[in-house]
Amino acid sequence: MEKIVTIAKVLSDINRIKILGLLLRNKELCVCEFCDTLNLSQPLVSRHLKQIKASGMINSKQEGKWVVYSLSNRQDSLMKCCLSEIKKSTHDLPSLVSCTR
Amino acid sequence: MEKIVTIAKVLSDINRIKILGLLLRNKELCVCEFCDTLNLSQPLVSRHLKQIKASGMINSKQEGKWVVYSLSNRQDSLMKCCLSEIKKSTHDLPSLVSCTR
DNA sequence: TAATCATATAACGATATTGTTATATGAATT
DNA sequence: AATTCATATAACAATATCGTTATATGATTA
Repeated sequence: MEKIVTIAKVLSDINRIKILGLLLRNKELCVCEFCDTLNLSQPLVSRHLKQIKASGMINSKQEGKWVVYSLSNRQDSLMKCCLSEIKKSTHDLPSLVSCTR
Repeated sequence: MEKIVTIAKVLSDINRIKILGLLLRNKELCVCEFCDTLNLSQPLVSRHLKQIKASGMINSKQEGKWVVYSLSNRQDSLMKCCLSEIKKSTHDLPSLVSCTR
């Protein structure tokens, strides 16, 4: 049951949902792309990403100056279901503001 | 996206998960049965039930002195998925302490 | 190596949530 | 009608979370 709580806590914030929604549309994104696209401050995005990552839903890798985030590839059934639900609403998201990466 | 946040907030507390788990095992339960089975105070259970009900996941009806709660019958895909996930863990729950209803 | 760029962390106030204790409400029972 | 039983609400302290501002880290560039 704790696993459900963990996933639910991640999904209980609209900005984290938006971040996951962006990752469903664009496989790989760096921090500044989340900031610019969603109009959120950099420290806020960094913390949200850290929280999502702690749940195992996303990965990150260093790429030069940038840190690139992507959805985790090992997804259990609950995560799959939640992501497919988020996917239904990705049209609500602003179009990507990409960086010079 | 707000709907996902609403459901996620309900599922972000372990006691609410347990309440939903009990309702998956036993179709109808009154407040005192949640209290006695889960060892939670009556006001706490009342408030959790109110929060869950506000999300549309459960119903309630008066039955004499008791208020009986049950899972909502119109369940969307996200709710179905979450409930089936909770169902997987119902074996963790204590066995029902039923009242004299 | 100094400056710059991208990201992470720390510290803070504001707000939300949890669990408790005390009390109110409302139905059944005596 | 008074009491009892089941539930709901109010008020409170403790804790958690969100978003901000300031600063630190770490990689690249000049």
